[in-house]
Amino acid sequence: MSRPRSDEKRTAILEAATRIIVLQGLGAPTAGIAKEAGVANGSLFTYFETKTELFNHLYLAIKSEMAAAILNNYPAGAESRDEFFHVWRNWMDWALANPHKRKALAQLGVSDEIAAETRMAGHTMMMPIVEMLERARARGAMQTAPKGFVVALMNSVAEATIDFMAQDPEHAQKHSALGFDALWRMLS
Amino acid sequence: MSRPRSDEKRTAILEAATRIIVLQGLGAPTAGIAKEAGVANGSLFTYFETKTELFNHLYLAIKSEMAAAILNNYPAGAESRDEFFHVWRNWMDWALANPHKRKALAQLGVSDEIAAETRMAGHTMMMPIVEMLERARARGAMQTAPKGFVVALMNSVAEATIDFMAQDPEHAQKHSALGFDALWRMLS
Amino acid sequence: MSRPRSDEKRTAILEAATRIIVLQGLGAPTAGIAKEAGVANGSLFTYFETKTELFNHLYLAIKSEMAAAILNNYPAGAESRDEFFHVWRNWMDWALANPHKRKALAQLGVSDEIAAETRMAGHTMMMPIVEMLERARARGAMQTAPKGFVVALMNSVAEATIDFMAQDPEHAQKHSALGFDALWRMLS
Amino acid sequence: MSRPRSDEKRTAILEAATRIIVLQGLGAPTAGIAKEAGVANGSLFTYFETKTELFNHLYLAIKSEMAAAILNNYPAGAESRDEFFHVWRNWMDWALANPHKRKALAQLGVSDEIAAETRMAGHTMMMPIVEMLERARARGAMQTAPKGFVVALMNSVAEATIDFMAQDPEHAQKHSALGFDALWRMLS
DNA sequence: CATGAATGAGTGTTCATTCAT
DNA sequence: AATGAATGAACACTCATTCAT
Repeated sequence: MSRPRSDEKRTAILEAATRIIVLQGLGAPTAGIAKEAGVANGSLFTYFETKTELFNHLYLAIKSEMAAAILNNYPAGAESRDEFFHVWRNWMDWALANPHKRKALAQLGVSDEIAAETRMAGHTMMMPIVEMLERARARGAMQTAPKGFVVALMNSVAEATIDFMAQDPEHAQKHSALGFDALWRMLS
Repeated sequence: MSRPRSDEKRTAILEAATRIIVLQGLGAPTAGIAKEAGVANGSLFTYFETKTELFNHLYLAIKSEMAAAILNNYPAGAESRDEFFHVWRNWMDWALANPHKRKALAQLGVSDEIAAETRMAGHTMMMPIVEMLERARARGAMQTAPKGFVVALMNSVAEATIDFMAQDPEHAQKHSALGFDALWRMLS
Repeated sequence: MSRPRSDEKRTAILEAATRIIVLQGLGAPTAGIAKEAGVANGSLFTYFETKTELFNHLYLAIKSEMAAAILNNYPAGAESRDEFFHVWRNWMDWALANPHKRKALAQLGVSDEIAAETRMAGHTMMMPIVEMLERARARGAMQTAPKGFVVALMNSVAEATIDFMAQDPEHAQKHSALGFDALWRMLS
Repeated sequence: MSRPRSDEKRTAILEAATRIIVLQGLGAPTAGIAKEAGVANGSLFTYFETKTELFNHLYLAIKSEMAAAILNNYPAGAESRDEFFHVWRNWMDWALANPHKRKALAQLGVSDEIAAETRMAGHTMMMPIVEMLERARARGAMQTAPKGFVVALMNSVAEATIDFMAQDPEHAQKHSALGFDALWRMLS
């Protein structure tokens, strides 16, 4: 009956927000995001009721895309280390291929605009990875450590590795392997 | 640049800024910081020309306090692992004793208000620690890795450990040991 | 101007506007009026070109309904006072039975959105009442006063009376009589 | 120590608001009011926290000025009718001399921005007048009517009279007398 | 130097109206 | 004709910074 709400436009807004956040931070005017997305100022608010809601949706969208990429072609049943390395490689690949999304996600993750529930939902998407990590550390030195602590360590090693790969892309593979080995040593 | 009279007021502003940033983020109004510091709104700008300058000074102030704390009573000449653990313990102690400063520092570190030079100066203060790290990894698995990478890993493991200690203070010592061991395993 | 199809919808919009104006004032969004009327946002504008036009139509619609109610069963030829009291009673009855319409009319009457012509048309509908008033004051103390002045006094006494009846409905009849007597004394 | 808040500016804003409200209604932008007052956009908000607060203050300011004017040189102890007429004349004089204030007050009085407490405070200022009215009607036909009703009638007759005086200023005195006589007849 | 009022650019959001479907 | 998405001007209010006192 009427012009249907366009998924294209919604996506355009999310992508524009990603780009703008990288360039200008979370304080960037919504007007700028709308312009970058090629829609009118007010249209942004037919797709997302507030700026905060837009940010929460963007956070989840990127996080779930990332989780899906990480879990792509997951080799269930392989040896623990190989299984883990497959995931690690997917992780690094996605991060390198999507530097904007990664940067935006980092900014969003640090912001207090992101609701607790949104973060929770994001964690849920990473669950399979966390379970894999659980199996990997089951017999090593960290078997008694709290789960959350191991997850935090994995995340921070991954982030550090990615940072370094991104700023020295020529030796990306080498850094990836170094990071993974370091993590594996930590868990062993 | 002539120094304004009262060092007390300068300090009060920096401390107020720390508290306010923790509560309200970097977007907090300067008026609020001034009020918390017990000075007038406009006085803030006789001590720091702009909000950005205030933030850069605060970043450096906290960072150097932290570095000094970490290096306190540095046992030059001790065994590598003990030497390192002393530093690690100082690091964790300072972080637990100064949660506000740590949180503010985290926010500042992520912000794009902090100039490259400020970050560099911050790194400089950490130099002795980095050198110690260099000695520690000299014969281990990471001996060929670029220096910056190892530093990044150390930082991120430390941060993850602190996060976990802070949210579960009862087992702080245990987490500290776990974190240190994990890091040491990484370097070995 | 071709009449849009459905008189029902037109009426629904006018009635919705009445209710919404009472609740939210003239600043109420057209979207809200449309929703209350059960039509789409944009449909409102096929029935009334602008919000202002809607308001002008609503003003006239209520005013003419009121005038018709007041003149209902007009007892032509009766004694002056009885004739007048019949009108007065109709007036009060309508106002009490239609508090929303009265409130909306009050708001509209005060607004500068209502065009001079609309007001004039409204006055025209009250003409028979005014003529009756003219006969009633023909021999009293107000016989030399300008017509408009007497009309204004009648209106304001009526409004005051209605206000009071509405906020104290138990003694409505008493207030009605008091108001009428007061008005009659004024005219005598 | 610092530039003191200026009563002149506060007054300028209130007067500007009066003028702008008459011309453009209550929907007028605060920016316009500030400009008319010769102050910056934001300065308006150092004197009045919100637009609504400005309107409430303006309402009270005008109302109390009006009450003071009405009670000016109040001839305590005079004959009831003379006493009342003195008040009535003051009322009419003030209204004619301050048409803008009267119009603005009318708009404000009708608006739902004006808080109940503000209205109450306004009524308080009119108290002495109401008491005088009470004495005036003590032995007349309206002696049994509720106080509020009589007050409402007085107000509405006064308003109607003023309206008519304003739109036909040449015969202002005549209308004033007619209105007063009508009111007096009502009370007798 | 201290104070806090003054400034005015900047921002998220609303909403009457238009228009594609 | 009906729908509701699209548009963009408008607006109250904030806030870093300046400046009169």
